[in-house]
Order: sequence, then structure tokens, then C-alpha cells
Amino acid sequence: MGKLKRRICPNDVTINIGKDAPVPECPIPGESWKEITHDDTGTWLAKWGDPIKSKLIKYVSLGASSSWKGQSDKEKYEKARMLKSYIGNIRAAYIKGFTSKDITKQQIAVATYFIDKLALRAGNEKDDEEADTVGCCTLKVENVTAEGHNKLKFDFLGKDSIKYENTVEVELPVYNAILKFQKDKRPGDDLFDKLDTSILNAHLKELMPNLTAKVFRTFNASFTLDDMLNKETKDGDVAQKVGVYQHANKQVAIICNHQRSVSKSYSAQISKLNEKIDELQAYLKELKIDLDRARKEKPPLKSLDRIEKKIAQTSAKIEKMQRDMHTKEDLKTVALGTSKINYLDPRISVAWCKRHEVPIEKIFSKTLLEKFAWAMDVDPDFRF
DNA sequence: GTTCACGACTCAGAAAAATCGCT
DNA sequence: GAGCGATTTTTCTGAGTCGTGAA
Repeated sequence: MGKLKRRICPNDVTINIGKDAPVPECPIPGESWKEITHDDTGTWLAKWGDPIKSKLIKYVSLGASSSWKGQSDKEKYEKARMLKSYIGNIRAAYIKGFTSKDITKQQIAVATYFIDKLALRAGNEKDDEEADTVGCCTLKVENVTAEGHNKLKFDFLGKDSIKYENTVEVELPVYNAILKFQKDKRPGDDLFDKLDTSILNAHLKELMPNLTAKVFRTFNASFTLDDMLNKETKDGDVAQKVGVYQHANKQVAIICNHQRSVSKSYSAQISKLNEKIDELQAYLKELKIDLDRARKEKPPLKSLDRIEKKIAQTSAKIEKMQRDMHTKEDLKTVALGTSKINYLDPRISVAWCKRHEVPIEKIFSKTLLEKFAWAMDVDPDFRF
């Protein structure tokens, strides 16, 4: 913690380049690149070892808007779409596995169920010096508590030490299996002691070509967005439709547990908004008194029309502020961006925008439009 | 076959920068 | 239209996933 990182020099850097391509000029006179390679199986352009974490390799690769990255992004979503036609069988298989006599098979079934239902990450083994975080396969006994009425309480630190807290009702066989897996174990012991990510992924590959645990997160996120958009979009103006989109986006972020820290000035901002609302309401009250007097033709003599107009304007302003405040509170700890960038098939959003005449710029920023260039010409009828 | 290290890629929130919207 | 605080977008780089190949 708190180390200065030394400068990276050309002789740290390996360049990956086509056999006949000209080698980029070394920017520091008298020095040279560590190595020039011609690896056409990789997508990286340059790499070097991190001076502090010796095991860590840093890469330079093409930007997100490149057709190369776009292609692999598209393949990711196509794989997730393929899961759609396999998911019925996969679910049937793990339900059967819940009561398997073979404990490894039973653990695989329950773990797959968690990954499908709760969008948990796979959970690779980690070195001791890394943060104490877990995923599905590395869940500890104390991370899951049986709460009665078939409810399981999950409580653990996931990727980036983000807390995952969720209580869910599960099928009785799952509940019983968890009790069984916990039996005769101590805190700190693995809940799934017969399992790791390679065993789990090897099993998933038997069910669908190239299937791995992470595909379920993409599948669940994109499926949820597509489903909610199609169920909840009603006639209305663009702002209302964008609201529907944000609501669906939020549900996805909750499923994926994408969080953000509450800004330091949050409470100050809220009280400021409240003050403003109070002020406006006091003003509205005055306006109503004025209106009353004007109707009775008492001074101060003001035009009825103008007062009524002002009342309408002020009421609308108050309503908007209250709505904004509600949204602010609602999204205080939820990060919508991560799922939009990494988990939601952009073709869902593009097709929805086309169907409902929402400008795509309302959904995607400039860089996202560039990143998702490959998805822009999708058919309006596209469904995930 | 199994374990293990590691290489190459995707995904994560925080911080920084740019933009918005109000006075 | 300047000045400001809030909000949104972009950048940054560490933290995961997953495959491969050597021991």
C-alpha cells in the first residue's frame, strides 16, 4: 500500500506487431524496446510487467470503439443469446441435481442455481495477499445463513470488496442442501468444498458449447432489460419512456449488485432541495391568496390570467423537483453505467429506441455510441 | 490425470474532466 | 453571459474470469 511506481521505460515494453509492419520508433534516444513479437493470436499491441505487482502484466490494446473490440463484444452477446435456448434444459438439470446422491453433482447443481438466480460471479481461488473477497465457488460457510421459511441470507464481500447482501426464498431442496453442506464445518470453511471454477465451467461446457459462469450474468442482465422494456413501455412522451428505460436499467444494476458510494455532499444537496421546495410552496400559497383577492377585485389588483399562469408554472416546478429528489434518493447507491457498458446487449436498446421513437442519444453517450457502432443498424423488431 | 502459475482478456468503482443548468 | 455548483461523461487502473501449458 502506498508505493511509488517507477517509470516504465522502452526496455520494459514488448511490442506486438505484424511481421512486415514498421516498428514504432523508440521515444527515448539510446534506448530500445525489450522485444518485438509477431503474435497474431493475441489482440494486444504492447505489454510490460508491473514494477510493483511483479505477476501483473499491463497491456495496450485497441480502444472500445474499434471494430476488433466490437466484434468480440457482439460475440459475447450472441453467446448469451444462445443460452436462452439452452436455459430450460439447464434449469431442469440443476433442479434434478439438487437431490443427487453424488455430493459433487449436488454442489454443482446448487452453485449453478445461485449463478443463474442471483447472478453471482464464478469465484476463483485467490492468493493470500489479495483482498478477502469471494464469489460463488469460494463462498464460506458464514456467508450464507438459513433463516427459516426456505429463506437464505447472503452476506459477503464480492469483487472490489463490494458488499453483497440479499435474502432470498429458495426451493426446499436447495435450502436443505445448504444445511447439509454447512454441517460439521467451521466458519472459514468452503461452503462448496467439492467445487472450484474449473470444475463448474467444465460442467457448464457439457450443457452448452463454450458456456461459462460469467455468461449467466450477461444473459440475466440483457434478458431482464429486454423483458422489462417490452412489458413496461407505454404511450407517452420521450421523458416518460426514458424513465421506463432507467427503471429497467436500475433493476439490472440491482441484480448485478453494481453499487456506488454516496457522494459526500448528498445530505447537503437534499436539504438544499427541500429548502427550495419549501420556498416555492410558500410562494404558491401567496399566489393563491393573490388569486383569491383578484377574483374579489381587491388590491393589489393583478391580472387573473397572469396569476393563474404563475400558479401552474410554480406547481409544475415543485412537482419536477419532488420527482428529481425521489430519483436521486432512488439511485443514491446504484450505479447504472457498469451494466450499460458491459452487460446490456446494445441492440436491445437501439431496437427499442427505433420502435418507440426515442432518440438513441438519450440512452447512449458519445463514447457509447462509438463503442456500440456495430449495433446501430439492428432491425427494430430485434428481441434478445 | 491433476495442480499450478500465468497470460490475456473483461469488468469494476473512484477520480478527473467536461458539460449542464441555474442565478 | 459569467460564475457557480451539480450532474454526467470519460479516464484510470486494479480486480475479476477463464484458458493454456508446464511440472
